Amino acid sequence: MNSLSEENYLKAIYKLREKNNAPITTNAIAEAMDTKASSVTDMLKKLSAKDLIHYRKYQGVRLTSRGEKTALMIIRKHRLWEMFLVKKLSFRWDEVHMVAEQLEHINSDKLIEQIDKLLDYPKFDPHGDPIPDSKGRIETQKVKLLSGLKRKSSGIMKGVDDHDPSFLRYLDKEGLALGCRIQVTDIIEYDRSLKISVDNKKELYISHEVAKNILIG
Amino acid sequence: MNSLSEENYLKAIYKLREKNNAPITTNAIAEAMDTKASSVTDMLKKLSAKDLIHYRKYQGVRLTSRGEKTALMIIRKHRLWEMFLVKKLSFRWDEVHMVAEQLEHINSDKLIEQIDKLLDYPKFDPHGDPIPDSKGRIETQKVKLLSGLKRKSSGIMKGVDDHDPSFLRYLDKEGLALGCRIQVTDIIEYDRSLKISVDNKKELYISHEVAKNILIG
DNA sequence: AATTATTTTTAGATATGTCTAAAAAAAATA
DNA sequence: TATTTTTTTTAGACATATCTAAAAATAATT
Ligand SMILES: [Mn+2]
Ligand SMILES: [Mn+2]
Ligand SMILES: [Mn+2]
Ligand SMILES: [Mn+2]
Repeated sequence: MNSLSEENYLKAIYKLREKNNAPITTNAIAEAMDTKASSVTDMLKKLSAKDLIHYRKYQGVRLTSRGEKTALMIIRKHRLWEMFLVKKLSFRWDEVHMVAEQLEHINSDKLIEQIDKLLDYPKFDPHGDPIPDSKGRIETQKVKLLSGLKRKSSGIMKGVDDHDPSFLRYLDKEGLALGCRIQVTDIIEYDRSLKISVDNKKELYISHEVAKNILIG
Repeated sequence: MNSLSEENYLKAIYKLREKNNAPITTNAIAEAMDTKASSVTDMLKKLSAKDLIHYRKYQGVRLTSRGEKTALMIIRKHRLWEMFLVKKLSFRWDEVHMVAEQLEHINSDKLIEQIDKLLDYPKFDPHGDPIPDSKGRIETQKVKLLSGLKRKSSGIMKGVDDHDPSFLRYLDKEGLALGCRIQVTDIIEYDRSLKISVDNKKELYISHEVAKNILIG
């Protein structure tokens, strides 16, 4: 078995890879994990010895297939727990991440399979992120950033890129939730802020920064 | 916050006290935790410094009210999770303990209150043990050991003292479950084994050892 | 290509939780 | 009460995971 710390490193490496598709550097991991580069180096040696990553000094790192499988199982648990908290325990989408960070390390195959079943095998979590199935397979949805849409174009809100609770609560306040139909009514050139209509009902102004973190599909 | 190890010690101390109602010795804790006396001494100093136990060298130990409250909250979480696993995720009563040992350390007030609510505030866990409420209050049921019952006397099976999976599966196989009406039909003097009737339907022979671990109320 | 700056690794320290072996205290026995 | 046995604590070691500071390797600039 892998320690909590090892699991968190694997997850961080997986997510860095997902974002950049470039070799993953010690410093990038250190920043993602909020720790020091020297600590990362120590852990990389450990993960390498366990054949969870490919690691050559100074050359960056990537997951082995064993490492990737392990990372995917942790992410599966994280996202299923988030879904469980929202669907079964009335958590809001801005409250679930912190608790899921703990629950993702619980080790029981039967537990996670039963949670999956109870939720009727959801494909996406409360933030629109895909949930790997029990084999580690992911169903990706093709999405664009709202900030990249042209005037008059529209789509369905499918996810968010920033998971910060304050961002999510802001979206709640403005009535922006997954599944909403969003149309770009106007683009203000000066600061690239947007005027949008939500579900063809209300109109709303949002900043470019906000639009950059909303996924439309 | 307390570490996982600290939480497990507090729980062990609480349970030793529950059994014996005597001062709790270093060796007793070591045996309960499957560790060495020297490790226990180290931890007792730590818990004492945190004002979770009263500890004087060589004099044994007891929980402070803070320590007891903490222990009760861990036990509350353990038993609620066991109940959740049985009632919502189709676990058998012999499978839940190991998983609950992990889940009891998840730290989220909202999570445990919502689990409690989802289960409609159960008073007893799948093994008949009382579940402390959110204030730490316990509703005890007065029970006797089945091994202590006289011939012809009867009662309802309310709990088990041994939580070993193999014991629980044995009870399943014999059709002995919480809520069954059990009547002592005969007592074999030679080995104190019992002939019992279950729900006035089937007759069954059980050893004294088994009877000692069944609670009747 | 040589120098400088940045990144990464190593060396050595600290904190937690564990262990074995030895010392100290308490309990049991003679 | 003195001696022996048992229990408990201390001393010192080890593994994990972290840190700071220094050294080494790589990358960027002149
Ligand atoms: Mn999350
Ligand atoms: Mn999520
Ligand atoms: Mn249990
Ligand atoms: Mn139980």
